[in-house]
Amino acid sequence: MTQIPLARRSPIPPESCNLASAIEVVGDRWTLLILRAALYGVRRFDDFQAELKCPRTVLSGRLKGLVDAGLLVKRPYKAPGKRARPEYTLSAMGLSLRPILIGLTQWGDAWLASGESPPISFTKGGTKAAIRAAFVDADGREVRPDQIRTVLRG
Amino acid sequence: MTQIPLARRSPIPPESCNLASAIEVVGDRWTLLILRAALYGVRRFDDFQAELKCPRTVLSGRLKGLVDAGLLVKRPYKAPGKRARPEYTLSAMGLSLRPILIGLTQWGDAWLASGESPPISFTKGGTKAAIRAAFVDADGREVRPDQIRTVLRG
DNA sequence: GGTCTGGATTTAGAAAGCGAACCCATACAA
DNA sequence: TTGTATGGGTTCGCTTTCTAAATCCAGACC
Repeated sequence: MTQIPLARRSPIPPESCNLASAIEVVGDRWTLLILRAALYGVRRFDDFQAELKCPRTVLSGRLKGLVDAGLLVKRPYKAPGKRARPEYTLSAMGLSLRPILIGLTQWGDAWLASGESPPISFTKGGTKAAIRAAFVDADGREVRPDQIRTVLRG
Repeated sequence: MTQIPLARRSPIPPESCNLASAIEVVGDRWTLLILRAALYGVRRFDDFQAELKCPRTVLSGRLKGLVDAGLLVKRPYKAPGKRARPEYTLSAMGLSLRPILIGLTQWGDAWLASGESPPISFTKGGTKAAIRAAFVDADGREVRPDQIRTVLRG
């Protein structure tokens, strides 16, 4: 296992780090659980609430925050014979978190699973070939984790 | 953009979902910021504190939690002429989160950056070729996001 | 023996989380 | 037109967690 060299501080101060900024936006239990549900197709307030079993105050606050941050889009929908209501769907910004959450799912499968095989897996469309989160170069060829180098600007 | 089909509930209840379990473990602002620092090489209590500017109570609680969860290993180190103190290094379980946090970094670069070019980037060892988070099949060849299919067990 | 230093815990006030109850607008039924 | 059901919230108290500052503690060094 590659040991990370000791550092007293990170090379980028958190205030100007896009990872730290991303953590400010999505680094929250309920926020992540909302995004998980949204990626599975949940869109409506009461459906989120039934799924998450969280206080409605928290849910409405988090949904508002995600809309403000640009991850969710709030717009009315109209079921026939019903009145118009808002629904929350993922924007392109929100959808682009999918690889990360799938990666986290597979991390959980690897380290947290309780014995059984994973309840959900991912394949390439049409085939049964399993896929996994990884890094690729410009040509789409895998780069193994120990080959990754970090480069600072300037 | 591929619209996700409407669902009233997620296909896997959160209680038995490894993604939800993973969120319970790492879905916390301070926890994620600690892991970020650890991946940059920070190991010691006071260094984490200087980096994160978080209350020491919170830091010691989170470090304990991460050790209990198996992401960090606590062991003594001894600087010459100093007494032995604990340091916190990433276990294999913690290290394997690196691709996910790199992915989140790049998501932040894409969506949250304030104009400038990213302060940190990632390349394949030895070369200057940029890399990115993606999905690959068993042979290490990229699978595009729209080709990803989810498969439920059973 | 006194002091410094890294790694914490204690304490008390502020913020956030929580569950239950309530509110409100619309559709549809009586 | 009064009533009821329903989805999408807000209001209200209470409890937990967070936060900041102070304190504690053990070993190295003078």
